Order: sequence, then structure tokens, then C-alpha cells
Amino acid sequence: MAADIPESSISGAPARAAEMPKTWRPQEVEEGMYQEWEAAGLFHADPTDPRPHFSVAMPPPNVTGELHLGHAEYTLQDLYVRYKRMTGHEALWLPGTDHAAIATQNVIEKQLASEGTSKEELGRAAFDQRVARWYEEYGGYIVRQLKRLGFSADWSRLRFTMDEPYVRAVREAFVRLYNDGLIYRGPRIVNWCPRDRSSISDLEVDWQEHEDTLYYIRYDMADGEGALVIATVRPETMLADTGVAVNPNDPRYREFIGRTARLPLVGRTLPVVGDESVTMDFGTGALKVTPGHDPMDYEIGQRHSLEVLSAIDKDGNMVNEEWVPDELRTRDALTARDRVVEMLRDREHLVRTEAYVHEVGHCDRCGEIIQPLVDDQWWCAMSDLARPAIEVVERGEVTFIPDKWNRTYLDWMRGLRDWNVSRQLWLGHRLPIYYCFADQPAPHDLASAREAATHVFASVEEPSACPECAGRNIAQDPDVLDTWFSSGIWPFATLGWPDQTAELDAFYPTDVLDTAREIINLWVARMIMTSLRFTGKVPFHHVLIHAVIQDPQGQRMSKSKGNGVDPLQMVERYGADAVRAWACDVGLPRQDVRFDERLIEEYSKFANKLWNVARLVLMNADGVDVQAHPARGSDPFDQWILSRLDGLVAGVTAAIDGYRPSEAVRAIYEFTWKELADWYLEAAKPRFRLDAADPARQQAVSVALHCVSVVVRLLHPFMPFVTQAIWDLLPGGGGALIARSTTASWPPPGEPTDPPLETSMAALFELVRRLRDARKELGVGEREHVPATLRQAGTADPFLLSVHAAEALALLARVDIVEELPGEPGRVVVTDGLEVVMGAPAAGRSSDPGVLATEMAAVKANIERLEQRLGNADFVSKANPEVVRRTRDQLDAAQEKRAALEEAISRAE
RNA sequence: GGGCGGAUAGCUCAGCUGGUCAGAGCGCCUGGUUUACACCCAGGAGGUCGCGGGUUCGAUCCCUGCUCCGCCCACCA
Repeated sequence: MAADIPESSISGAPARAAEMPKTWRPQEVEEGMYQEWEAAGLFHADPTDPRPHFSVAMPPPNVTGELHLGHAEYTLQDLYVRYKRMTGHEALWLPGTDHAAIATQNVIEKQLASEGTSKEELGRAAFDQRVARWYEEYGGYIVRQLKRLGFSADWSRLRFTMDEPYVRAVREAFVRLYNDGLIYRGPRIVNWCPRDRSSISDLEVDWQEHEDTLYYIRYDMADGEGALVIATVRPETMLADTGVAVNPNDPRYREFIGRTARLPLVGRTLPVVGDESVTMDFGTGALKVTPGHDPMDYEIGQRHSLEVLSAIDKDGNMVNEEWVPDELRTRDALTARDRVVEMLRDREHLVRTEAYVHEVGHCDRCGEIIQPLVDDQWWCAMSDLARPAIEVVERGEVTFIPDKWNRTYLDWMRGLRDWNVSRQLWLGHRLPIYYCFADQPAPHDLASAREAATHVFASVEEPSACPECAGRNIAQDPDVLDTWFSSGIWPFATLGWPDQTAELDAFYPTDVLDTAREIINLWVARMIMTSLRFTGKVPFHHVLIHAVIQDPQGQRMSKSKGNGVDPLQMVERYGADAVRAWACDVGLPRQDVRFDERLIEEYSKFANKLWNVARLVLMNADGVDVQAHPARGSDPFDQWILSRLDGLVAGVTAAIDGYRPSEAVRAIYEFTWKELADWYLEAAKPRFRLDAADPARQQAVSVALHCVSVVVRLLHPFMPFVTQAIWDLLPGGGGALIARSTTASWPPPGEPTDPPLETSMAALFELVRRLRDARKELGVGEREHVPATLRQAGTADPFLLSVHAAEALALLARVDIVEELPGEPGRVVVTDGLEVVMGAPAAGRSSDPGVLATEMAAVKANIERLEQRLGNADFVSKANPEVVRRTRDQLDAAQEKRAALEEAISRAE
């Protein structure tokens, strides 16, 4: 199933190694490599390929400008796509971009404003051209940036949510929902953005804390008997009041229910109603009801059949002639507030005021304060759509990773309200709703003349006549769809839906979706709902929620704060491999990450380290017979590194499969640097120097090459560039690691690991460290070899007494084990049941009994601790027997060490 | 108002199912012209694991309260 290096005799490897630059310079090669891959068609997915399929739909970036670090997290998608290709799957990563109606219109309008003009001045046609130009320019720009990160998406299938086929899919989806009765038009209170002159959905409201004033206003009763004092932060909306509400359980006000209050300044009469939604202990417990300008009041109004009045218009002006007195009319609601308050004060209706901090809704695109008002809008009924979408998550057909998001999703879905899908923008998908005016010409201002239509119908195709009366006086609804409506059908619309294409058949449902938590409700939920509705299938099985990258101070990165980091700048500085490895490391499972450039730098160093490991091995590889899978052989270092390598393959594979990419990339890093480079290769160097035909050398080089070959493949999904470059130089390597082939390039599982050997080697390494320390204390020169005797002083690991160990000590610690010291004894090292006595250096310091005394103190403290624990009857009887046994072993070892140290100290004195 | 996550070395973070788990990288200090790499090698210093309780023979790890930070949801005007 998987490929290894084929058996062959190496020739030319050292020559190639000689040409390898000493330093890996990603900036010089990555772009060229990428172009080669792309030209070779490596990223293209073939729906007719018989191998198992795997697919990911790329969350389409907004075509509003440049990349941010969230896009670097897309590396997680590339990781899985490349990994699946390497394990024998035909994998599709389908890329695309989103028109982002409201966001893009905002950006372009700002541009126009800076040019001293506006979209109204330009006119609709010229504006559309401007938009098209924008998409042309920035759509390509975004794609180029994504490519620079090495993303292996199938660019031949690039989709844009405004492309003609996609537009048709959007219309199809809308028409189906409309014909099923799930989309309807009606007056409801909406979040109105006066600047964008459009409604926005609840999810697009950005709540910000404001310091306002709470005004207490006296509403006298119409019959002159008593009064109710209400509290409000928006006194100006009182002009549209149509009632006063109190809680029916509130004894203070019970007797007011059913009576009539008189609206100050205006004099209109208002019924007093009882409604349990009124909080008794907020303000005075009495509430003015303004159904036209407050969502909660709207619902109270609905329950009590109160009139809905509008005092504020869609520009945020308070100019309504019917409800606003002349002297209060103003172009600005805040000015209106001042005037209302002034008048209330003059007429002694203002009881008092107090400072009040609360949250005020803002448009999350332009920042304008949201004006709740009642308007005719298009709605999508959610309950029928939500139910199955809840069930698939409850049943685990769709799971979120980390799994805590399952609950977030379910909580939100269970409380869904109908979705306002229409927007009053110029940019976006026009609703495929048409009005027929029978024999009357279609009115010019359709927005206000919809009601005059004789017939209303939805149509996927542009209709030329009314299907009911064949009339030709028809006009399309001027509203556009919420951007999320169109992106909500992304996973299947990009594959050709509603047509039953080969792609849809082959790659749908997709496997993994990777996205940001802030759009779980906005986007993920809607994809699940539409997919179940239109395809009867879930759109994806696993939803990865990657981390939000904060700035180094823990603040959210945002354009307005100017604290964003440009991923491409990081690519320029450290290479795409480093940025990618970083993204995989921090992206999952963590959910909040402070940006730390040092971590990217660490991975750029790692790329260089790996490059040099390959250089070293290759420059020693001439004339070696490479074995496909070298046997562990007889050399303990070979056995050890191969055991560790087999463990690594298993661990990395499991970590990737278990969506723990961070664990995977760190394991590869540790193995390569700490074990392969620092221990194995250092120990193998003498064998590298042997004659080319020497079997010991052949074996060492084979093992080293095998390690490099495996590491490079394990790392490829994370760091494709440096790994491919090395792979191309390896004997038996070469050829794209993600190419389709009959054999998969992912390393197959190896043999079981050898834990006893790994333990022995760990003990050896510890001994080497101790001896290095001792050399330092003695002031021995770096290169100077020191003689030492070694004897068992307890239950030593037999391996440490072997010839192999002695050779390793000579090589790695420059300590030569002898029968008898030629001169005076120097430092004594006691560890792991061994006593090593080093000879005193010719011109160095002699042994320092103080060092041994310090060590002795530590050992004694340790013994005391262990004895105390074992002396505790509860511990011995209740603790896990295994733990007790281990503690006894520790105590035995410590006592052995104390004895050995005592002896050593007495001899030194 | 409800919910979630975080608080471990100067900095950024690992620490799985409680008992060698107190770690890594960077920074700092010492020493290094080795068949790769100074983007390197060998070492060192540095932490009451946010605070208070509790469970347990034993807690960084479990429970609870508190403080601080971040985030999500919410129609208390």
C-alpha cells in the first residue's frame, strides 16, 4: 500500500549533496516549486479516479482586500488534503471567493466618497462596472496570496459566488424555498443600518458598550388620577409610543392595567397593558411601549394589538410629519433626543436622570448605530430547516472539533428565529422575485410600489412574461440577498448543483470543513440546513474550528486597530513552510493564540536543520546499497533510532487522524532535532567514515537515509517545500509526494517499538550528560579524552556495562573506559547503579569533594521523602500497587546511590 | 444576565485517563574553529504550576468559591 525507497545502489548522492547550499533559503525556491506543481496538475482532482475520495470546500475569502492570519490557518485544510493524497485518496480542495455584498459595497462606497462622488451620482450601471472591476482586481490578488502559502487547491475549479452558474444555483435555492412556502414577505421589526440603508440580520449586529443617560419621564393618566413614571435611554422614540406596559404581577401597578395614559408633549392617549416581559426591578418597573422602534416593544405590541408607528425614517431622521411635532423634526435622532429632553424638562415631565452603561447595536460592517424599525422584508422561516440540522449534530453525523462547539451550535439552533434574507443594497444577488403589473406599466420606484403588483412569482430563469396572466409588464424585486444566503449553499453549489454533475457525485458530501468560530451560526449552520434540504445529505462530517489569532498583547486583531499581521510578510521573512508549520501548530486544538513571531522563526530554523540533516546523510551516501526497509540490525543506536522512528510514524499518523496536528508537527520536530540529529547522527559519524564497502557503514547510512525519507514524508503536509526538495535528492526519492500513483507515499506503519532498548538508551544518554558535566567541573579541554573506570554499584542496566556503551561514552563524552586509572582519580559520578571514576586531568583541578557532598545531600533528601511516603500505612494499603512497587524501586536505587557516594567520598578524603 | 475558554520559568506556550511532570522554544549566562547546520553544538541560572477552601494516602492535574483576561449568546427599556 505504501512506498519505500526501492533497493538500489546509490551513486551521485554525494555529488548532489555537494551542490546543496549550506542554508535552506525558502524565498529563493518556493515560488518556482509551486509553479511546477501547479503546471504538473498535481492539485487537480479527477472525479473518475477510482480510489477513495476526499474533499474540502475552502471557505471563500471575501474579495475585499488582503489576506490576514485567519487565512494562514487554511493550512490546516491543505494539511488534510495533502495527507489524504499521500494515503492513496483522490482529494479535492475546492477554492473560491465570496462577493461579500455589504462589505464590498462599503469598501467601494468609501472609495467613491474619497473621490468626491457616490453611487447615486454614478448610477446603477456605472456602479456595477466599478464592482466588476474591483472583483477582477482583488479576486486575482487573493488567489495569488493563497498560492504563495503553498495551498494545493484545485484552481481549475475556482468558484466565485457571483459567477453565472453559481448565481443560478442561488436562484434555484431561493425559488425552491419560496415555492415550498418557507420564504415570505412581511412587516417586522428589523435591524436597520441608516448608513447602508439596508436591514441586517441579528447576527450582523455588533454590540458595543455605551455610556448613556437613563431618563425618568412622568406619563400622567388621562383621567387625571395619578401617573406612571417610565425609564428610557431613548426618550425621542416616545413620539412613536403606543402604549405603556407594567408587569401584571407588580402590586404597585396592577390597578393601572386597563387604564389610559397620556403621552407627554403630544397628548395622544396610550393604553396601559400588563405584560410579564416587563422587569419589575429595572427602572421604575413601568415601560413605555414603542413597537415601531424597539424589538422587545414590538413583541409586546403584537401581544396586545398596539398600533405600530414610525417616527424615525430609514435615514435615521426624525421628520415624520404625522407623529413628530414641527419643533422636534430634525435630520438627526440624537439632536431630536436633546430637543425632546429639553421640552420634557420645560413642561416638568422629566422626573430625573441617571448615568447608565449599556450595550448599543452597531452595524458590523460600517459601525453605524443600528436603528430598529418596522419594515417590509423577506424572511426565511427557520423551524422546518432547523429541525433536521439539529438532529444531524445530535446524532453525530456532523461533529465539531473541538467538540464544545457542538453545544454552542445546538443552543443557537434551538432558539432560531426567522431569518431576514433581504438587503436593500446595490451589490449582490437580486432576489428572483418578480412582480407582474398586468396591463399597467411597471412603476419606476418599485421599492415602494410592490403592493401594486397583480401577481408575484419566483423564477430561476429571467422571465419574459407572467406565468399567470402572460402579461409582459413585469419587474424584478430590487432587494438583494443576504451574502450568507448565497454562501450557505457553498459545498454543493460549487460542485455544480442543481445539476447532478460527476463532481457532485464524486466529491459530495465533503469531508472536513475548517473555519472560524465567529461564523458557526452565520455560515456553518446555514450550510447544514440548506444541504439537508436540497441534497438530503450533510455537507461535511467534521467541522474544525481553528484558533483566533490575537495580537501579542492579547487583543483582537482588526483593521481599525491597525494591529494586524500580514501573513505574506511572514512568508517573505521566514518562508511559507515556516508559516504553515506555525499555523498547524497553533491552529488546533487551541482557540485563542497570541501571535508570537518567534514561533514562526523557530520553524524556519527547523526547515534549515532538516535540510542539513539531509546534507550530512547524503554526503556520506556514496556506494551504499540502500535497503527498502533496513533491518534494525545489531547496533544499539540503529535499533534505537528505528524503534523511535516506528513510534513516530504511529504517533504522527494517529495525531493527524485525531485532528491533533499540533501534536504531530511537534513530534516530528522533536524526533528530527533531538533524537536523529543530536544523538543518532553524532553517534553514526564514525561509521560514516569507514570504507565504502564496510557493512557497518552501509547499515548506518541506510538507517539514516530511511529516517530522513520517513521524516520528510511525515512532514510534507505541513512543510511541503523543504520536504519535497529533499525528497527529490534522496536515492529512490524524487517525484511529487502528492502525485497520484499506485502506491501511497505516506510511510506505512513500522515494527512495534522496543521499549526496553529505549529505556537503556535513555540511561546511556543520561550517563553521557553526567560525564560531560563532570568533565566541565574538572576543567578538561574540549577535545581531550579522559580515562575512567566503570563498575557496578547497584542494579545497573547491563547495557551500560557493555562494549557498545563504552564505545558510545568514548565518542560522545570523550571518556575512555579503562581497567585501572593510569594516574590519580578525579571526579566520581554515581548514577543508575553505576560508579564511574574519572582520572584527574593532567593540568586541571583535582576532585572536589564539595561536589559529591552536595550530591549526597540531594540523595539523602530524596531518600527521606521516599521513606516518608512508604512509611505511610495509608499509602501502602490504598495506593495503586504498581505505584508502591515503583516507589520502593526508587528508594532502593537511591540507597544504592547513597552507598556508592559514601564510598567515593571516603576514598576522596 | 447566561454560557464557554484561559491564568504553569522574564516572554510565548506543552503538560493524555491524579503518584519522577515541573517541561520546550525564545531571552539571559558559561564554554565551543567536531564529516551537516552559528538559522549550529555542549551546559547553566530561572517557577509557592492565579488566590482560598474541599475530595484523596497523595493534586499543577478532580470539585467548589474568588480575582483577572478573552470570547460567544441574550428583546431589562
